[in-house]
Order: sequence, then structure tokens, then C-alpha cells
Amino acid sequence: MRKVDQAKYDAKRRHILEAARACFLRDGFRGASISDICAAARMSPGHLYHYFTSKEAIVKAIVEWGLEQSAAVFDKLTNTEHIVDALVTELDRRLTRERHRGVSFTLEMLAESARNPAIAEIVRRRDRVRCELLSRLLRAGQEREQVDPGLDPDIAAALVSHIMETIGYLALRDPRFDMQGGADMLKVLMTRFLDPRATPAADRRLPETTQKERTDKRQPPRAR
Amino acid sequence: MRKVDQAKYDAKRRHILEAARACFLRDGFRGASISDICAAARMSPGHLYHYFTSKEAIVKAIVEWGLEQSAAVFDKLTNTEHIVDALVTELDRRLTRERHRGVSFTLEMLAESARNPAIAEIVRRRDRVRCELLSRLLRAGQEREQVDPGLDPDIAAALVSHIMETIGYLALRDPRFDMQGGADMLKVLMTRFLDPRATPAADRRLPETTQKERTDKRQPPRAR
Amino acid sequence: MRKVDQAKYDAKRRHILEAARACFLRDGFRGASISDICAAARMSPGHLYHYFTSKEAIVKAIVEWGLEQSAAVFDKLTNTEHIVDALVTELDRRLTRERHRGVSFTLEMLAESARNPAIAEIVRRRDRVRCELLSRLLRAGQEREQVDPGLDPDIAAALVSHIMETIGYLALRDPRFDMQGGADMLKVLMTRFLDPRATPAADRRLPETTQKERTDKRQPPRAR
Amino acid sequence: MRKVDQAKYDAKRRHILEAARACFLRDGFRGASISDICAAARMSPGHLYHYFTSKEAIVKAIVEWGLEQSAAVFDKLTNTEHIVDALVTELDRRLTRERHRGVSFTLEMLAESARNPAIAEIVRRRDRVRCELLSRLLRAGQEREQVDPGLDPDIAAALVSHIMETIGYLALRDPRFDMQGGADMLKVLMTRFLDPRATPAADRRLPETTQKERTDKRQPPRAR
DNA sequence: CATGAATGAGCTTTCATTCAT
DNA sequence: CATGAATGAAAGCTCATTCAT
Repeated sequence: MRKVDQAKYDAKRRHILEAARACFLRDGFRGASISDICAAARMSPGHLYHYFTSKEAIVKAIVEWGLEQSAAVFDKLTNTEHIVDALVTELDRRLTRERHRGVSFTLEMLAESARNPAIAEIVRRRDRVRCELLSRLLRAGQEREQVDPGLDPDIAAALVSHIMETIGYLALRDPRFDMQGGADMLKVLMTRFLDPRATPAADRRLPETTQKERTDKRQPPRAR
Repeated sequence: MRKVDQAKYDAKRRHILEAARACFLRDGFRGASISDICAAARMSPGHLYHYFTSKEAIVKAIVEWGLEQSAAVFDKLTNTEHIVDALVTELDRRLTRERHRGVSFTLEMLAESARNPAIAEIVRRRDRVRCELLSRLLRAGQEREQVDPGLDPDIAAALVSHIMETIGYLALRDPRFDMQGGADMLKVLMTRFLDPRATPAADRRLPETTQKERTDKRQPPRAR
Repeated sequence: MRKVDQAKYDAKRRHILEAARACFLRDGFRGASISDICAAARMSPGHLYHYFTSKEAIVKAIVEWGLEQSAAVFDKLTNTEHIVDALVTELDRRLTRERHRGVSFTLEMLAESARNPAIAEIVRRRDRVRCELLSRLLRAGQEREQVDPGLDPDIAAALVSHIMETIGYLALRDPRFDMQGGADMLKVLMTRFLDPRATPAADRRLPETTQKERTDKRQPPRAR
Repeated sequence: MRKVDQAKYDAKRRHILEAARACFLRDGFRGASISDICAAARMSPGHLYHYFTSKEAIVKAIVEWGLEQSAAVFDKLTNTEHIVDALVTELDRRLTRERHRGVSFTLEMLAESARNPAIAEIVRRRDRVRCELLSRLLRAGQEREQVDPGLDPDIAAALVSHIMETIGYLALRDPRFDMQGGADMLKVLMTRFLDPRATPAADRRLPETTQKERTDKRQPPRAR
């Protein structure tokens, strides 16, 4: 009954990963102890180490798992009609639906990677993959004339990826922060940065006629 | 001699702060131990606790100190001819002159603030002050028609401040990253976001003549 | 089929013992975990405990097994023409043919026996048996006038047995140690100790004639 | 008051070392936990690590300490009238006065060194120093014609040193073992091995007259 | 006959903080 | 003003052994 065993094993790993993820989100990498994770997974430490060889291995697995999801998301984005629109919509979705909860974990990983080689390796790989995915997306956008062709896609991807990863902190730092406003403004920022159709900010003070002349049907995003 | 005592006391505090800052920049908040700081300040732990009641108190003082410097910088920026230009120049200066070294400390502080109330309080205050300063700068820019008046200055400040604080990570994560390219692109991003004069990205594909018609002398930033 | 079952059972035990022996020789008693042994024997821990009730039981079985081999060796030695010669040849063979690899295991067992009663019992029995075998060998030598009759065979056996067991450490402690030289010198030591024919060390500086007068055909071992 | 502090510090280190030594002798290297040592030294673990950076550092200090004592002993031996006599007397003294208690610790160190590099380094150094000291002693003996000049002093030192270090096990393994007998026989073994005057074992069966002819006043050791 | 999931006490080590001097 | 000895809780991790299947 190999299959059953393997399935059970995987399920258990997933169970641990979920418990660990919750702990990490609540307490961060250093703040969440193996004991905490064991308690959350209702499991003895000895047994947990049966599935993962170290705390770092758990982090790694969580990151890989997140990477798969990211790949799926970016894939979906590529298959939308307008890439920049889809990207900013995705960003909005994340920021306004509590998906930013994990940002403190991300931030800590980034900081930790400055002096923990094992974590650095994990984070670096994650960064590389994400940038690669995003770069590919931007290139696709450039081919379809939806993204400014003057931008180097690799460097732009690094910038955009980093902002996407950490911007959730805006919600974290102050519960009263107007998150919807933040998300809207981020949409403006991203659109103006990437989209060649984006109306120059100054245009908005020009008379209506000027606007009418634009052949483009689609309305550019408005700053709030 | 009350005055002398106070001066001595302050000098000692400053001495500790400098040592601690170096340690935090090198090893991060969790990575730098009180022991390390004591060694760096050539001082016993007991004595150090005479000046600061906890590790957090040291962090707090460092942050306050940094805040004073920030205030000075923003003040200087306000008194420049063109505010957005000055801002992106400052950003460029930071990214290309190793000033990003401290980013791991910043990131760790942000993450720590998610679960350490004392740190959260410090970081929150810092954020508030920085955003206030930046918001005032943006407002000044709007009055001078150098910053898009359609942008809510508070929200825009939050966004820009966060990016300024964390973007140094791009250098941290990969020593081979083209930092000059990153800095240039960040200038493009910021200018397009804030500056009402910013040429729409699409323009760059228009014939030269069109560009010539622009009455503005200043050249808009170019994407790489 | 009682008989078949028993044979199978014994074969399995032997299989485990071989795996365990390899692990113990490589990693020592404390260094080799049950896990390691299970992996080496390609077997689950639960199943292993079906054959041996504890780690100590495994050690015990290995020791008993080694004892059988020892008995065979000593038996063979008894049936040689000259007992001391055969003994030192056996010693030389061990030291120069990597048979000393297991010495760290032996040393650890001896040390462990100082505080682990179960191990102590095993080791003690082993010592007793080995000394008994060696004592019998020495007695046989004395009867044939090949071993100094003035030596108490039990005490001499204890001494010689201990040296035989642990001398392999000389190779362990320093890979560059001149093992052949060590083995040769050990032969000198043993011969001078046991063999009544052994030339007093001083003789070696006497003129040839003195040596010629010796009626004994066999040359005593030379110090290097 | 530097001197007082340093003295206090050293005294504390010594205190810990004594407690640790007792624990190691009772329970061995692996068997004695830091907790045990802390309890024995009536001290918290944190404080113990104020004086020693690791368990291995404690072992190292104990070994160095023993080495100083060894150096003193060998020095004293060199300044005796007859070196081999003094050596065997020293050996006898050790074996018959409970000084062999530490042998289980020594054995465990030797075994541990086979797979713990830090311990290996310590033990190796110890071996090297001891052999060097003993080798020098033997050389001195050879110059005075008290030690067989045909023996390579380095190799002989390795052999003798190892036997001296581990022979205490004879007492450990069996409380009823005739330790006085063992010590006497070891004296015979050592004398026959090293001393050029040693009567060949066979002589003891020769008539009295032969013995009388020996010009040497000193009686050679007798086997029991 | 065989599995491997599960336990839990115990290990060495770290560190912010306190306190007697 | 200044020291550094002292604390003790908590960290990540190991491993012989048991037990349900």
C-alpha cells in the first residue's frame, strides 16, 4: 500500500506546514519556536523532526509551496486581456483582503537572509523565481504593447516584485490606515510606471477636448 | 555642576548609541546581543543598563536620532528648486552609496513590530513622523505645481516612504544586482508617479519633433 | 516447521548484527543510533526490536559473537609450534592489517562499562572469557617451556589481553604514526615479557661470539 | 584591583574544573551533562558559559591541567638515580592508589576523538606532549645506559604512554582483581622491555651461582 | 512478520537582565 | 560611575523505545 503511505506522509507534512505557517505569520521566523509549531500541529518535537530536518527546512517548504501558488497566479495573469490591469487588480485583491497578513514573515525572512546563509539561499531562490516569472509577464506585456517597451524587464521586475512583497506592511503598521486608498494609489503608481497609455499626470488639468482627442477608449487610472 | 553632568551623560548615551547602531547594522536587531553592544562600546552590561533600561530603549533612541536626521534631510529637500527631482536624487544617492546597508535592520524592525508592542510603538511613531514630513514635502510640491495635485499627499507619502525605506533590499539580496540600473529605474518610477510634467511612457515612441514642441526645458526621465 | 523458523530467525539476527557491527565500528557505541542500524539493516525500528530488546542486547550479541571468533583464534594459537611467536604474529597481523579499526568501539565499551551496568556485565564477561582463553594459552606455553614459568598466567593474561585490545589506538590517534614500527616494537615487548629465551636487551651490544654460544636456533626479536 | 579580579576569575575556573572533573570521572564525557556539572559547581548554566565557551573547552582545560602535572612528574622522574626504576615505581603508585579512577574518562576521550574533531585535537595534543616528555625521558635513560639503546625512543614512548594511560582499566573492570599483582607484573613487563640489565626470564631457572656472578648489585625485578 | 508514526525527556547553548560590590 | 558575576528560561534538536496497524 505504498500510495496510501505516501499520501498520509504528504498529508502530515502539509498539516505541519499549515500549523507552521500560522505560527510564522503570527510570530515571525525567530518568534515562532519549534515548541509553538509542535503545539499548533499537536505533535511532539521528535515526530516533527521525522518530517522536517530543521526549522529552516520547514521555512523552505513553505516558501516552495508559496512559489507554486505564485507561478499559478502569474500564469493566470499572462492569459488576461490586459496585463497591467490584471496585475494591479491582483495587487488590489491582496492588499484589501487580508492577504497581506504574511508580510511580517516575509520582512523577517529578508532581514534574516542578511546573516543566515541557509535562509539566504531559500530567499534568494524565491526572489529569483518570482523575478523571472514577473519578468516574463512584463515581456509578454511589451510584445502586446501593454507595457512600456523602454523598461528593462528584469530590473523592472525586481522593483515591482519587491514592492508587491512588502507593501502589505502599510496595513500592518497602522490598523487605521486607509487600506483601500493605499491600494488605489498603488494602482496609479504601477499603471503610470508600466503602462504606455497612462495619461501624464498633468493632463488631468487640461480641458476636456484634449482628453477627447485621445484615440484610446480605455480610461487611464485616476489618482484619488 | 548639573549642566556638566548632563552633558557627560548625553555624551555617554551617544557613545552607546553609535556602538549599538554599528552592531545593529551588522547583525540586525535579534542578531546583535547586549553583550556585543557592550563590547563595541567598551562598557559593562550593568553600566549600559544605567543609561538605557532595555534593548528596546536603545532601539528607540537610535530611531529618534535617525528621525532628527530625516527631518533635516526633508527640510533640505523642501528648500530645493524642484522637489521631485531632489527627492529622486536623494533616493539615488542612498542606493548607490552603500547607505542601503542598514536595510536589514529596518526590515527586522518592521517585522518585529508585528509582535513586539514596545518595538511596534517605536516603529509606528517613526512611520508617522516620516510620513508627516514627506506629506508636507509633497504638499509643498503640489503648491508649486511640481507634484501631481490629484494625489492624496498622506497616502502617497506612506507609499513613497515605505519604498524609500525598504528598496535597499534589492542590493542586499544579490550582490551582483545592477544597482545603478535599479536606482535609475526607481527614478523613473517615482517621477512618473509624482511629477505632472512626466512624459507619458508612450511618448517615447513619438517622432523627435513632437518632443521638441514641449516648452519645458527640463528633460523628463528616460526609462533605461 | 519449527526448525525452518528458527533458522530464519537466526539468519535475521545475524543480518542485524552485521549491520550493527559496521555501524558501531564506524561511529562507536554512542555515535551509532538505532536509526543508523535500522538503515544499515534495511529494517524498521519496530521490527528490529522484535529481534533485540535493546541497544545493549545488540552489543551483547556482537560481543558474544566476537568471543566465539576469539576462542577459535586462541585455539589455533595453542596448536602452533611456538606459542609466543604465534601470539606476536597474530598481534602484528591485527595492527598492520587495519583490524584495529574497531578499537574506538572497544574503548567506548570499556568506558561505558564504568557507568552502565548492563554494558559492564557484558564487557566483564567478555574480559573474563578472553582472559581465561589467554591464561590457558599461557599455561600451555609454560608447560612447553615457551613461556616464562615465573609469570602468574591469570595476571599476565589480563595484562596482555588489555594491551592486545587497546593498542590499536596507536594507529587511530595519528594517521602518520609508523604502525609497522609500533607493531615491531610491540613484538619485542611481548617477547621479552613472556619468552624465557629472550635475549636480555644488554646482550645486543655484546660481541658476536656470545650470541653464537646460544644453543637456541631461533633468533630473538630485535629492537628496532 | 585587577589582581584580585583575575585571581577570583581563576579560582572560579578552577572550581568549575574540579566539579567537572569529578563529574567526568563518575559519568564520562557523554554521560556527564552540563546540568550535572552546573549542579556540582553550584552554578547556573549561563554563568558556567561565562567561564568556558563549550563543554569541549572544559575538557580541554582539564586536559591541559593534567598535562602540567604530567610534565612535573616526568621532570621529577628524569632527576632520579635510575629512570626505569622510577618509572615503574610511579606506575605502581598510580595503580595501587586509586589514581586509576580516571581511566574511564581517558578511554572515552580516546574513543570520542575518533569522530569528534574538537576532542581529537585536544587528545592529539595531549598524546603528542606526553610522548614527547616520555621520549625525552627514555633518551636520557639511554644516555645513562639505563634504557636499552636499541629501542627507538619515540615509538617506545608511544607504546609505554598508551599502556600507562589505559592500564588502570584492569582495576575498573573487576573490583576483585588483584591490583597489587597486576602492578607488580606490569613492573616486570616494563623492566624487561626497557632495562638492558633485566635478567632474561630464563635465568630464573638457573642455579644460584649464575645469579651471583652478576656484577650488578641491583636485583632485577622478579616475576611473581 | 513488518511498518513507521509517535513519544518525551534530555541534550548543549544563548541572552536579556539584575545585583552585590 | 562602573564592574562583571550571576541568573534562569528558553531555544533547536536527538534518540531509544513503544504501539497501532
